[in-house]
Amino acid sequence: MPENKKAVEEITSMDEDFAKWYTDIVKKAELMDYSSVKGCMVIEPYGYAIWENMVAVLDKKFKELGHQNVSMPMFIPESLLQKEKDHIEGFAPEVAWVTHGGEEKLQERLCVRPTSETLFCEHYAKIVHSWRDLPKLYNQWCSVVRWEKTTRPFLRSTEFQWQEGHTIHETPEEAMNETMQMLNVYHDFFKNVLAIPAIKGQKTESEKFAGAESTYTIEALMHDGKALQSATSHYFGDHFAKAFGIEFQNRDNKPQNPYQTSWGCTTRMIGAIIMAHGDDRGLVLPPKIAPIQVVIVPIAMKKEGVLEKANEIKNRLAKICRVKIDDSDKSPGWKFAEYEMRGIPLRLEIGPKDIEKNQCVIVRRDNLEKTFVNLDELETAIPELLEKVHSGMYEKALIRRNQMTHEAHNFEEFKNIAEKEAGFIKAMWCGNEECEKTSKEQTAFTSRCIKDDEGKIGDKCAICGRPAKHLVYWAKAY
RNA sequence: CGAGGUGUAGCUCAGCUGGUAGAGUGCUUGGUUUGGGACCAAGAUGCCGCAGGUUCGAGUCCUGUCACCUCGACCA
Repeated sequence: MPENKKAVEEITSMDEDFAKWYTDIVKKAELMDYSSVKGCMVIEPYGYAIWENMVAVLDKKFKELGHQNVSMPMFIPESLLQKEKDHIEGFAPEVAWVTHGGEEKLQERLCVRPTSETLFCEHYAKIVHSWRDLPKLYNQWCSVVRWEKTTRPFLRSTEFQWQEGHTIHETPEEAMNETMQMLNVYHDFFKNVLAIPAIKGQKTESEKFAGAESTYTIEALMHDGKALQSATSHYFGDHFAKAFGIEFQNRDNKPQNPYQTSWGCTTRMIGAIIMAHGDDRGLVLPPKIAPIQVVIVPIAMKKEGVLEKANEIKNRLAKICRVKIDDSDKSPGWKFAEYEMRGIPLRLEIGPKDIEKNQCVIVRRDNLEKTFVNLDELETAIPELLEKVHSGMYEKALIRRNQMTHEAHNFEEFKNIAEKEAGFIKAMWCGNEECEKTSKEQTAFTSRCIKDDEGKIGDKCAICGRPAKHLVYWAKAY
C-alpha cells in the first residue's frame, strides 16, 4: 500500500500510547487549549462548534418533551447545600468556596455550584403549592465546578459545560417515567446522533448519585476498552422535597411532598466521540454533529475553471449541508491529511480530469472509501453518503463493543478475562457491595450498571458464588 | 492526595564536567507547483515554566513552587 507515513507522523498511535493519542488529537485538531487555571480549559472554536451542535439537537428534543430552560445562580450558600445529608457528603470534598466579596469576609461562605439540585429545590419550595402547579420540567445549560484531583481535557475538568434537567412531579410513577424517558433520550442521542452504541442500565448503590434514590446511566465503550459514564438520569423520590420543605396540596386536599428527578450530560461527550470513533489518522466525527460535514479540495486549482467549479459546488452544497472549501496554497496531500485529522466525514476532490467527465471524487472518513459521483447528482449523493458514514460508524462501534464484551460465570473466569481482555464483562451479581469491592481491588473492574432487561446468564454471583440477583456490566472506567 | 515523569522558538526536541541560545518543522514574503503532508529564495520568532539561592558567570548546580503527562485513590 502506498501509504504515506507522514500523514500520521504527529499523532501518537493508539496502540503505542492511548492516553497520548488522545491528548495529541485534542490538541492537534484544535478542540481545546490549556489555560493558566489548573483543570480549566479553553474550548476552541472547532471543539465548541461540536458542543453547540450537540446542544442544538438535545435542546430541541428537551423542549419537544415539554421542558423549559431556566438560569440558576452559580453560588450556593453553605447552609443551603447542607440541607440534604447524602448530597453534601457526596459533594463536599470537591466544591470550591467563595469566602470574600472584595476585601470583606462573607458572613457565610458560598460554594460554586457543583450541581444545582439545592437551588432548584429552594426555588420549587417557593413556587409549588398545589397539584395544579405540577409538574415543573426545568432544564439549564451552564457550567459547574468540581475540584477534581486529576484532570483530563473533556473527560474530567475542574469546570465543565453541561445541561442539568430538574423536574418535580405529583406522583412517584410520573417522576420515574420522566427519569426513564430522559435516560432513553440520551441513549437514542448516542445512537442516532453520536453513532455510539451505549449500554443503558441502573447504577448500584455504591455508584449512585449523592442523594438519589436510584441512578440510571448510559455507559459507552472506548477504543482502549475502558467504559465512560456518558450521561445520567436520577430518580429522587421525595428525599429532596422533604429536606427542602417542598409541599403541595394534593387532589385530596392533603399536604404532600412531590417527587423529583434530575438528569444531565456534559462536554465529556466530546471525549466520548474522540475515544469511541477516532483512529490513528485523528478524529472521526459523526456527521450530525460535525461542524464541517464536507470539505472541498480543489486539485490543480490554477488550471482553468477548477476553482470556479469548486466554488459552484460549494454554493450548491451550502444549501443542504455544512460545507467548506480549502482553496489555500497547501498541497492536496497536506489537505487530505489535515481534514482527516479533523474528522470531517466527507472529502470532495475536484480537478481538471473530473471536470472533463462532469464528476468528482468523494472519500468517506470512516472507511476511506472513494466513490466517483456525477456532479448532477450531488444533492442526492451527499446526504446519502453522510447517512452511510453515520451508520458505518455505528456498526463499527457496535461490532467492537460486541467483540469486547465477555461473559464470566465465576471469579476465576472473571479474573482471567479482566487480565487478558479490555472491555465489558457481563456477570451475575448477588447485590452485595463487598463483591464490588473485591472486583475493584483484584481486577480494577467496577460495576458499570445493572442490566436486568437482558435476562440472566446464571444464578450464582460470579464473584462470591452466592445466589445472584442481577446481571451487571463491569469494566475499567474513566 | 500518593508514586513516577516532563517543562528550552507556535510544535517536536538537542544543548557535554557552568562560559554570547540551537536544529527540524511550522510561521511571514515572493516565485514555481498541485490526484496522499511539494520545491527554491529571503525573513521574523526565545522572561530556557516561575521564585529564590550558590557562583565572577546558571538553560545547566541547589531549594521551593506552578503546570502538564502516566499509574493509583476520587469523580460526569
